[in-house]
Amino acid sequence: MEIRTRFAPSPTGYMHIGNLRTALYEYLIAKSQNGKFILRIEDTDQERFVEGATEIIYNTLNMTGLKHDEGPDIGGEYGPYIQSQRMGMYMDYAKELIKKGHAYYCFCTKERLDTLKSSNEKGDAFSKYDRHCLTLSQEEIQKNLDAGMPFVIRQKMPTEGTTTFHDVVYGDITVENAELDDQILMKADGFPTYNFANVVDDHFMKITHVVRGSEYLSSTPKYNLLYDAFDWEAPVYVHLPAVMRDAHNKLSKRHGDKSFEDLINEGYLPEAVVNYIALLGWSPSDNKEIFSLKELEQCFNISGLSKSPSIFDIKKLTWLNGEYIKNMDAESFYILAENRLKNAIKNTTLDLKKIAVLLQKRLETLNDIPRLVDFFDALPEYSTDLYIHKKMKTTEEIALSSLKAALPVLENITDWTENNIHDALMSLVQTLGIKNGQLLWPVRTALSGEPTSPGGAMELADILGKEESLKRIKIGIEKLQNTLS
RNA sequence: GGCCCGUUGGUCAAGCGGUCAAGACGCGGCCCUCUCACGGCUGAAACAAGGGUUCGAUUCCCUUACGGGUCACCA
Repeated sequence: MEIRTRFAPSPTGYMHIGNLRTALYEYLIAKSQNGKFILRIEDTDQERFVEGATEIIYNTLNMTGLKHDEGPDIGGEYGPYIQSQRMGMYMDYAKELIKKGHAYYCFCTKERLDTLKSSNEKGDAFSKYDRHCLTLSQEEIQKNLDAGMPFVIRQKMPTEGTTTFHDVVYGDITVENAELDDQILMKADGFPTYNFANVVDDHFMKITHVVRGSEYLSSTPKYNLLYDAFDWEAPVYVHLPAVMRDAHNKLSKRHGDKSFEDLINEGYLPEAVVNYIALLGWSPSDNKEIFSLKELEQCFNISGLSKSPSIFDIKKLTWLNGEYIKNMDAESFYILAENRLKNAIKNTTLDLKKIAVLLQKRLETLNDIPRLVDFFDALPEYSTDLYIHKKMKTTEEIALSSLKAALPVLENITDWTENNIHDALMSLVQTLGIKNGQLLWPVRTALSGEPTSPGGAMELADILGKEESLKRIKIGIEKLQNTLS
C-alpha cells in the first residue's frame, strides 16, 4: 500500500519551526517509502485569516525542498485541498453517525454548559458533558429542529471498557472510555470542529499515516472511536514530541522565538535549518550529522524518532550553518554572499570574489559579513595599542621600524600580486633578521586597523591594492610616531 | 485535580540485561599559524530517587519526585 502523509497547517502568516519539523517528518516518512506527501490548508478559522499566509506556506515548502505531491496549488485526485472548500460534506457524515447511534443532537445552550462546568470546577471532579440531550425523544428532537433551535452534534462515547490505540513512537496507549467527553462534531454554525473535519478529510484523502504533535495524543482515542463508528480503517499514528525553547516552554512565535523566515533573514541557509531540525527529535542509525534532504529521504526511519521533547539550540544550528557555508564551492558561496558584500563595501574597485574566498571559512551566518569586511571600505580609527602583541613579539617601537622598512620594499613592487608581496615581505624578514610576526603583524594591523581580520598582511595588501596599502601603512607610521614622540 | 506521556553530560543524542556509558554542539587546553577563522589532538562534563526481578540493571516492573500535554461550539 502506498504511504500517504499530509501537512495540514493553518495559514497564520509565518512558518513555525515546530510545524516545519512536523512537515519535514511527514515528508520523510512518505518519501523514505516512495509515498506521497499532501498539503492541506486548514483555514476554517475565518477570523484568523491572514493575507498572504498561504503564500508563505508555499514559499517555505519550496525553499526547503519539501515538495508536495498534491495540494491546493497543484491539485490532485482527492481535492479540494483547502478545508473551507470542503464544507458541504461534513454534516452528511455527522448525520450518518447519528443514524448509526454514535452521535446525537444537543440543544444545550452555552449558558447551561457554563453552569455545568462551574459547578464542577472546584475540585477533582472531571467536567464532562452530562448527556442532558442524549435522552431526548425523536419527537422532541424533531420539534426543536422544526423550531429552528440551534444545535450541535456530539459524539456518543461508550461508557464502559477501554480504548487502546497504537502509536508508532509512544507504543500502545489505553484509556478508560468513561474518561472521554462527548465531544462536539458539528458546531452550531454548521461548521465541523477540527476533530471531526480531520477524521473525515484524512479518510477521504486516503491518508495512511497521521503525523502530528503529541498534544493530540490524548484526543486520539476519540478519533479512533470515530473511525470505528464509520467503520473506516484508522491510520497509523505518529505523534511527535514538542520542540521547546527551554525546559518548560514550547517554541513560540509569540514569545519571540524565531520563525523559519526569521532564520533565513538572519543569514541561515534553508538546507542547514532543515538538517538541524531533522536532528531535533530524530537520530540516524549511524553518527552522521550532515544530511542533504535527499540523503534524509534515503536513511530516514521512524524508529529513530524520540519520545521526549527537545530544546532548540541556536548554537548548534549556527555551527551547522557554518559547516554548510564552508562546504560549498566558491562560486555558489559568492552568489550567496554577493548582495551582502555589495551592501557592505561601497568601494567598487575591490575584488569581491577574493574577499569572499577569505570569508567563506570564517562565517557562521551570512549576516556575519558586514562586520567582517567593514575595514576594507574605510580604515577605522584605531589605537596604536593594537601594534603591541605579546605572542608576535611586537611593541610599538618594533612596529614602527617594521612599517618603515616595509614601505620602500612594497613601493618597489611593480606587479602587485599576492605572490610578489609574499616574496618581498619574506625576504625583508630575512634581511632584518626578525621573526615573521614582527613584520607581518604590524603590516596586517596597519592595513586593517582591526585587532582581527579575515586574512593576513599579504592577502589584505593584495586585495586593497598598492596605492591604498601604502597609504594605510603611512597612516600607521604616522600614528606610531605620534604615540612614541 | 483526573487522565495520558516523558526523564542519559549545559544542549542534541547513541544505548534496547553484562559497554572504561558512543558521537556532536558548546566550554577549557595544546598544536598549526602573520591576527582571526579553518584544520588536527586533547580535557572536564550524564543514566532523577528509592524499591524490586535477575548471577548481573542505564536497559524490565513498581513507587516517588520533577517536567510536559490534555480536559473548548480553537486548531
